[in-house]
This record gives sequence, C-alpha cells and structure tokens, in this order.
Amino acid sequence: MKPDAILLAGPTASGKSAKALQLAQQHDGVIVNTDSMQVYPVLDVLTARPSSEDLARAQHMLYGHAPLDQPYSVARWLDDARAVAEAVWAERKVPIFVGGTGLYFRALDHGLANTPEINPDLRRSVRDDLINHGSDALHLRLQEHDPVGAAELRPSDGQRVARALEVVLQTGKPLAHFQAHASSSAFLSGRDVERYVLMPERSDLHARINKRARIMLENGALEEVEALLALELPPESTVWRAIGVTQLSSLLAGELSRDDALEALRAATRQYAKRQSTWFRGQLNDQWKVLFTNSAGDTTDHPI
RNA sequence: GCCCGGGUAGCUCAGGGGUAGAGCAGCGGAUUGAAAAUCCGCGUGUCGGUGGUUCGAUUCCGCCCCCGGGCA
Repeated sequence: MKPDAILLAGPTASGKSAKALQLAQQHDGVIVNTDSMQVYPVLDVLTARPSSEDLARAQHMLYGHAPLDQPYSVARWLDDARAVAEAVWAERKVPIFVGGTGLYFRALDHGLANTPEINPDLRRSVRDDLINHGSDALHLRLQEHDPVGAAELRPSDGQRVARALEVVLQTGKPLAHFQAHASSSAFLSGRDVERYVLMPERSDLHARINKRARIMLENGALEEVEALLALELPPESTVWRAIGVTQLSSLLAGELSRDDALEALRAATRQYAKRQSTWFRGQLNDQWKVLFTNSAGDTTDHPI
C-alpha cells in the first residue's frame, strides 16, 4: 500500500539522503526538498545538497530553484511544495519530503497563518529599524501597537519582534489574530502520510558532521563561497545565513587558518544539529516515528 | 645533569591558606512568512602525584612525575 506522502526529517548529516533514496525506490517516489538552504543555488557542496549520483537515482524537486536575490520564506516554500505534490500525485507517484527545517515540516502538517503579504517598503523599514535601533527599541514600539503580542516575546528576540511589528503596522491587527485562525494551507491533512525522523546518537552525529565538513572543504566548498562573494548580493539575502559562509569567508580573507576555519565550520554545524534535535523532540507529534541509530549502527524505531 | 617557567573544566588560560572561575567547546529549552534564522537557560573539576606545616592545603614547603625554554 502506497502512502499519499512520506515525511523524512532529521538533523544535518543524519543520513537523510540515503534513506530518502531507499524510500523513493520502494514507493516510486519523488524526493522534495524540505530544507531552507538547499532551495538556493551556488552552495551545492556547503549546503549538502544531493550529489549528482543521488540525483540520477530518483527525481528531486525544489533543490536550488530559488533565486538568490529574491526573498524566499516558509510561505513561498509551502506554495512550491503544494504545487509539486499535486504534480506528483497527478503522475500517481509519492512525494517524499526530505530535510531538516522543522518549521517547513510544521507548515506541512499544520499550515501557516493567513497573514497578508507585507509591503516590501514597510518590511525593509522595520528591518532597518531593528539594525539601527536594536530589538529593545522595536519591542517598545510593539508594546504600543500590540501589547499582548509584545508580552509574549522577549525584547531581545529581534526577529520575532520585527515580524510581529510589521504585521500589526500593516493590518492593524496583532499577529496572534491571524495565528488563531485555521489556515487552508495544510494540504496534507486528511491524507495518508507516513512520518519519520532520523535521530542518530549524538556522538555519532558529531563524528559524521566533523568528517563531512572536512570532505566539503576538499570538494570545493571554499570555491563556492568565493563564487558567492563575487555575486555581490545584498546583505539581506538569506543565503548569507548558510552555515559555513562566514567561516569560509574569514578563511578567504586570511583572518582564519584553514584548520581554524574547519573547526569553526564543524562547531557551527554541531550547534545547528542540536537546535534541530531540540525542535524534533519538542515539536513533532505522535504521528511521527523516530528512527534511532546508536553508535554501533543499529537502528530501532519507536513513536516519538 | 643543572637553572628557569608551567602542570587548574574537553581546549586556551585566570586565580589564590577557608574544596575554584572566564572565553571557546558542550548540554538543556523555545520556535507560525529570513527558521542553517532568532532567542532563553546550565560550569560539567581528584586544581599532576605524594609526604609535611596548619584547625584547614588546590594555594606554603620537601620529594617525585610530565611539558616547554635555557645552560651544559
């Protein structure tokens, strides 16, 4: 029995790509990227996109398709994912959503609030204020317009404060107003969905991350960052946030030795994997099945 | 062999007669339109070993071990 869709989550370097290929071959599936950085081109190696061998073994969608100089977001991704899923279903195939971005999986499962598109000028002005005046100042403004929302956010959480502020400034309604209303974007609801999350033993995951970072550096990650820098993208481009960009830029600038840059890349990746693990532990519901792999390589599965 | 300097958290190091503290690493948590983002919390330790002085030693003294550097 084929499911309508399969969700495969897991921290970075947990072996998602290999598992995804296995599932794709088993179910005549199409692999759909569910990672916020692999949507961009250029940093193929550094963002650990599937290799050309992997791409040849199954159909892959939403990898490297997002222009670097335009804003992309979970909402755009969710629209793209729905379009892809419908096309895959039309071919009577199974979409397999694979990635490490917890928020994207949350959007798949629960949809997003129906918040209107924010005017780009307003958006930029709020983000500029965040940079120029700090998140505390922004939080004070939020208190005037949306005291309830402000009370729920830490004044130091600039990103969420800015988001709440831009919504209330444009719509006159607090963000919570939109979040409280069910959205129509949870297009998987009512379908037969299998959900898996890969959870390797932490020490094993660290070893895999450390090894992969070295291989990334040997396989052209540095040249990718050089190519990215040459594009002279605006500072607000999301791709600058990809792990490794700052570390390898420092290496290119001569501010870090190769060994120090490698260690910094590894540490940042380990920290990211930890945040991902926290998300999966805390946010995924009992419809998810955990595939736990211990350091001996044995995998056991259990409900989350 | 002798003379210095050093041995304190996973790493780099500070401290000093009342069982110790920073940075980094690490660990836990939050997460609704930049989410690989953003934010919150937590020192995890035979203070090299062993004798001695002392009410009390990681701190002072002796001896031993180890790591640097110098003189031979």
